[in-house]
Amino acid sequence: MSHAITPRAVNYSQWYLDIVKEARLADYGPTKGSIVIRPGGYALWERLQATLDRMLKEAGHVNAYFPLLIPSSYLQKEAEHVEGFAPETAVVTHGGGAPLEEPLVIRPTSETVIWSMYKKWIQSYRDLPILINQWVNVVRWEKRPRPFLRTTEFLWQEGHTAHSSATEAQQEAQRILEIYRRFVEEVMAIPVLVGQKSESERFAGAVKTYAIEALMQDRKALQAGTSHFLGQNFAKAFDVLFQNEQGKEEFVWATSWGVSTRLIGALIMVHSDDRGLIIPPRCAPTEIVLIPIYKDSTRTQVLAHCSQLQQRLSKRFRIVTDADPQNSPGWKFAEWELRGVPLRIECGPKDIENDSVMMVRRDSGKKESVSLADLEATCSSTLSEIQHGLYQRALDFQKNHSQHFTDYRNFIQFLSEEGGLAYAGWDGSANTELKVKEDSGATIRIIKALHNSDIGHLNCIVSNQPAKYTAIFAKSY
RNA sequence: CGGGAUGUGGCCUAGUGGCUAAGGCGCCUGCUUUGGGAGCAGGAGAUCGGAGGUUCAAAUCCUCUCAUCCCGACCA
Repeated sequence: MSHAITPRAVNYSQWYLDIVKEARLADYGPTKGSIVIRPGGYALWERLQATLDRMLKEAGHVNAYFPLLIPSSYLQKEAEHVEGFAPETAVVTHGGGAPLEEPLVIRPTSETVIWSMYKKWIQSYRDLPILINQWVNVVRWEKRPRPFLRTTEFLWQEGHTAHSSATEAQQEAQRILEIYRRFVEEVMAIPVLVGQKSESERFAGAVKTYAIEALMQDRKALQAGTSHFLGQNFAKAFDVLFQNEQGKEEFVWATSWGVSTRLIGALIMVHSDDRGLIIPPRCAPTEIVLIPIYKDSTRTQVLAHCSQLQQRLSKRFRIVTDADPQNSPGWKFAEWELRGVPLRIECGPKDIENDSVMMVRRDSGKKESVSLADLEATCSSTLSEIQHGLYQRALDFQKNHSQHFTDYRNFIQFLSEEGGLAYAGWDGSANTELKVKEDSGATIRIIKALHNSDIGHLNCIVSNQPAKYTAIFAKSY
């Protein structure tokens, strides 16, 4: 993993879109801001979905479904929530050919419908906790959409939990954050920053917002997942009370959290190179592509041999054989590299003669002959090397583009010219945050509690007052 | 909603006042090929985003309009 990442045009802000198009994961949809996810892209999403769903279930969550259409009055009930979401909602005004008495909002997120139901479901502390998740689409009418990163309609999972104490809800929000971190780092091979959001970046209606944040190859940051401690805000808005063990009535404590198809965008932008996508083995719908190589005279023999190989390997790996006679081997090599399949096996007459196959890694392009006797073991260890190698490569990139700053001028220059993650002390005020944004275009992605050795020593990069946090600034999507 | 740019077969592009709008990719037919995006031959496909104007003559100049993209504000 020694070679540097040199995408065709890291400075060209659209480079990843070209890769998406070329790799045939998505098309632009008929409505502005919408995309059509092609089968290849959807298979990737299904794989991510299946893995994360399993992790959430292991942590005790269950799946349910709530309505797409929300009475607009519901959205109004939580003051900050409506302020945050009203400008970006799509509203249904007619039904069955007649104007509706009350317009319906297409869910931008489901706190309001879900808490209207929780009111009916919760009476006693014995009803708690409720740990519910749903996999659905939502609509947010953003001013500036970008494929995968900010589409008008997107797919996500949203978790909504109800608890009998603040502590428990707090812990839940952090437990989910840890699940997201593990999922994104271990399955998607994307290293992330973990921490809290500043007030200005907080979810509308939350008390605290936690997030995982990743660095893309163009040195912009991307919020990859959020987990919110909602306090009693929604319980108060929807009047959801429970009787505690002492028989006293109390508002319910809440969390909500989600990750979306934006993760596909993150994966593309973190791992792709000039040849196209690179999908980490653990989330690749196809881990291995088998390409038979033959002439007319050897066709039958090679295809029969490959069909045996396919059968043998499919017992342990997600593998497809591309025996399409329309395309030449060279074409197939390029095509499957574009699609990011991590491992390619080529098999022709020479290999059959030697009881071996050629194995080519997508990450390094390294090609080697592997004997049939060791095939499974080699595939398995190589896939695992690729998985870890991709993570390590992305982590190195992140480290190489992270810097600590105490001098404001250098700090602004780094953010506006070089790009990357800038660590600095922050006094916690919205004004200083705004000042940085005006001077550099960067925002606070994550704040962290001060390290013991920094307390009393670290000053705010802007105001030079004693810092309250270490903040990580970056330009972001 | 501000600032900038671009609209030419399905995709990418050439043509910046003058003959029948050119090329590449892709597509169709046939032959030949298959270890890094094959070759040859033939073929289909464009009222040059739209409307109006200037001119003997407009893809090209002017006016209006529409659409898309980029940079901001908004944001999972």
